Amino acid sequence: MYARLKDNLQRHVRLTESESDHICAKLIVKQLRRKELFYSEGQVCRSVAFVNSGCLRYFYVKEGEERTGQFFFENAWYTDYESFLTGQPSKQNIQALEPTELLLLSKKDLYELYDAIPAFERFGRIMAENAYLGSRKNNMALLTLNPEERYLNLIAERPKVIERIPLKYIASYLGVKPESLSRIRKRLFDSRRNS
Amino acid sequence: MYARLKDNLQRHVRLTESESDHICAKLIVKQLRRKELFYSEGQVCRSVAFVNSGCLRYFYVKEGEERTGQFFFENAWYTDYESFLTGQPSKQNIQALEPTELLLLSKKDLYELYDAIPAFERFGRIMAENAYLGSRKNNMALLTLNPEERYLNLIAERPKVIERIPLKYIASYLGVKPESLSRIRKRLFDSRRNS
DNA sequence: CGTTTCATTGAACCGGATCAATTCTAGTGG
DNA sequence: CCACTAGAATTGATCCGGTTCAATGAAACG
Repeated sequence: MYARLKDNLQRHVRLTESESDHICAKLIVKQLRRKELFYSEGQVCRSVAFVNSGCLRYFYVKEGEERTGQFFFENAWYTDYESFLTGQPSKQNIQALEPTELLLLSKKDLYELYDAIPAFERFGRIMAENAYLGSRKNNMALLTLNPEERYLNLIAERPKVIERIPLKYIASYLGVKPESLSRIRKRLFDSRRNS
Repeated sequence: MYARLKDNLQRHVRLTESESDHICAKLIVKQLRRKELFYSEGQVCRSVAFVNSGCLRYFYVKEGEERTGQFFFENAWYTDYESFLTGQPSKQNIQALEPTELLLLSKKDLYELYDAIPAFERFGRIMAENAYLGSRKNNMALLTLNPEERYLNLIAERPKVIERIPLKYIASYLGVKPESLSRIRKRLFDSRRNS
């Protein structure tokens, strides 16, 4: 049940068997159906989630349009840091794109574990640093690459996204319309054929 | 000398006087002239920097063009997390935009302090979380707002940037050309006059 | 199967980019 | 301290890639 998560912890910090059991004892399992929302805009995010299987995406809604912020596959951690840390209502919607199993850790339990297990606080730091790295990469891509380059970049860096995620979500993640991404694909495919 | 930094630490975690002295004992002061580079692309970032006074920006160079990633004013912490954490050469250039005084903490000292002072590791976690929040905000702005809205957003959220930073750097931060930002400004100003 | 959602394609449009010419301004040296 | 000058900001004309609106074709799910 918790093998994936324990493995994930051990990859970053050293925990004794009893410590990692202590952590797992606090987890709550949550199953999501395809397209089901984990929570939505306006709610407060009060837990961190480990994706045990399946796939999540979070998105913002602006003028009726969805803009995807990120995708999370099995073994990834997700939380809406902004809402989680500030206690403010979330601006995000978070949705399962496949049948998904989450392991949840409440804010209260998380902070108690930080106090009780210094190596787990270190894990928290490393997770935040990694989240930052990912966000920066995105940012750099949005700032320095054009849509076609961002798509090629995504193929190279995260093939899973290309394989498992419908085009329209990828488009909204790259910051273009589905029509445009479709044309970008066509251009790339046509130029491959000619060369 | 270290009053600003000590104050900055105490705002996030509780440290004894001896602990914060211990931290400050490791700091190295570095002065930068206007426009001077702290370090540039290709070098490895081996320290974290506290901006004691002045202002930094970091930027990427792509096809001869600069894209600004972020600005840092007094009381802010800066590091190139990517290079710092991975040991890989940096993709960023970091430059003082005003005469600037930095307090540097080496990677080795930082990690020793993390081991020695649990509250300081917590500080490290909180810094990484805040860095992530900032980066996410940027990301959301790039993804959901058009250039004019991003500019208005910047005025509302970070007036210091508008006041202290030349337009061309703001433009490259917002992801538009200086000419376009100039026109956006004009549009905004003209419509204020008419109303 | 059949229906709904998703992806593709076409045509017209628009906002930001580009190229180029002034104007303005801040940092420089005399 | 002021005048000078290089860099910064503004403005104009044209261009182009992505958007929009609309229609058709292809899948996926019940």
